[in-house]
Amino acid sequence: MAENKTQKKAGYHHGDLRGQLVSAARRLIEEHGPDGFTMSDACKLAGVSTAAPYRHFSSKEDLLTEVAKDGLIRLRQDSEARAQPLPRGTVEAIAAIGRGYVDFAIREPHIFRLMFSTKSHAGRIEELRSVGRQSYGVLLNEVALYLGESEINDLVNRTSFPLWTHVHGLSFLVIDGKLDVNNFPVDIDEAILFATKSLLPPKPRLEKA
Amino acid sequence: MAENKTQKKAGYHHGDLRGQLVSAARRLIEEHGPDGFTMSDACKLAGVSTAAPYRHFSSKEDLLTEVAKDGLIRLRQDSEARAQPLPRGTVEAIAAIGRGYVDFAIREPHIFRLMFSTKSHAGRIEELRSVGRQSYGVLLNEVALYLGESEINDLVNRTSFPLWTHVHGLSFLVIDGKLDVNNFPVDIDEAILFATKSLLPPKPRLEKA
DNA sequence: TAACATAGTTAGCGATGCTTACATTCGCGT
DNA sequence: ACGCGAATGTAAGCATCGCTAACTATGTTA
Repeated sequence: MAENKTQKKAGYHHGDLRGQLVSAARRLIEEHGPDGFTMSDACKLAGVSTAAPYRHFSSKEDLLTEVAKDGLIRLRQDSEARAQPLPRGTVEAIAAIGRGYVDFAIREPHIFRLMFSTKSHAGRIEELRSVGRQSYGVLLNEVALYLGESEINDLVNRTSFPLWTHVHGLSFLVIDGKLDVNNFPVDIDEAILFATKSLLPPKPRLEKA
Repeated sequence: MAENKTQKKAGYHHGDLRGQLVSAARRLIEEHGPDGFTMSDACKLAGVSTAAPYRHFSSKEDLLTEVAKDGLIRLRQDSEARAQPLPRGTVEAIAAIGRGYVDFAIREPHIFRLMFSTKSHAGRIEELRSVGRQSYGVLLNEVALYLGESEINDLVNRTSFPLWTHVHGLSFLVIDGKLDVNNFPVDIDEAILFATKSLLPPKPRLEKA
């Protein structure tokens, strides 16, 4: 059982209860789904009483939003890590970002749904949107490189969007069990690569050196 | 306010309580989300006591599954109706099916999510899957026509899948508000048509007359 | 070291909402 | 006409949880 970061586990004062609650919630949500998740479970896992969280979060929703935000940030880090080792601005790098997206969904399906859900986030949707845009930005940058564009312009946006749409849909189909091995022996890598190639325009000669 | 089909509204015996509960649930879920939906609300809407549903459904989940099933059937009818007036086996017909898919999601986002969710359906997932396959079949048939294939073979499957994936993802992005007009002035028709064209292979000369 | 802010505890309120045991009423076949 | 079974009503059980009020313990600062 891997102990968590910033574990002080001292006595009364916890050290980083806020952070621990987020990661406790993360684990529990993955295990029982966002509905099966209860505050007291999170408290039990963090080793505090049921009232303690309310020093750090105004409500259960507030905590859930934090978990979602955390997920979006990790998704971005994932995506970056995937693209980095590959030759930049290539189909492969773009496909790798997509693969990272789907893998995240597979690894943490409940969190993934939570991240893109609008409900359970009260008045903080705009905040989430902003973090989400940063994750999307990883793809935008890579596509810009592919297209040889020096900034995120309209062409980059229009090119990236169907790619996002595709992996987003693929993610949901996978985690919702629509791709059972019998009827859909889908090779995810192949699916992503095919769609990426099909949806990208031919790589232009570099004119703006 | 359109009265529902099979409305008898007689006295004690209801006529078609089962059907009415499904459509009541449908309306309520669309209004308050699947979580905000309660049995007693459905009962109130159908004009019966809270115990009455249990003569027709074994549980709340059971009713929800029925609503989902109903949705999948209606989705299929929708898709068929969209493709029918258009020249068969064309890009346009295929795109129209996709558009129907997204429109359904927009029209009934909560039901749409419920239809593809795995939870809330207890032991009836296989049943739902089967109904879902029928909806997907509409696309498969159209793609088969496009490809000039006389049956649903592997090529048809492989060609159809990314199309489904794309509109599925698009649907979720739309209903989850990721395409706000400011940052994503996405023309849905255009998006679908572009993806459909990109993901379909060139139309083959018809050899099997 | 006194005083104050911060973090956590204990106890419990209050509301919700599914489900069931049992009574009741109606439609239909005989 | 009548009786049986299906359909609905009544009433309540009961478990779950989110959240709060009031209290206690620790850390920090002057």
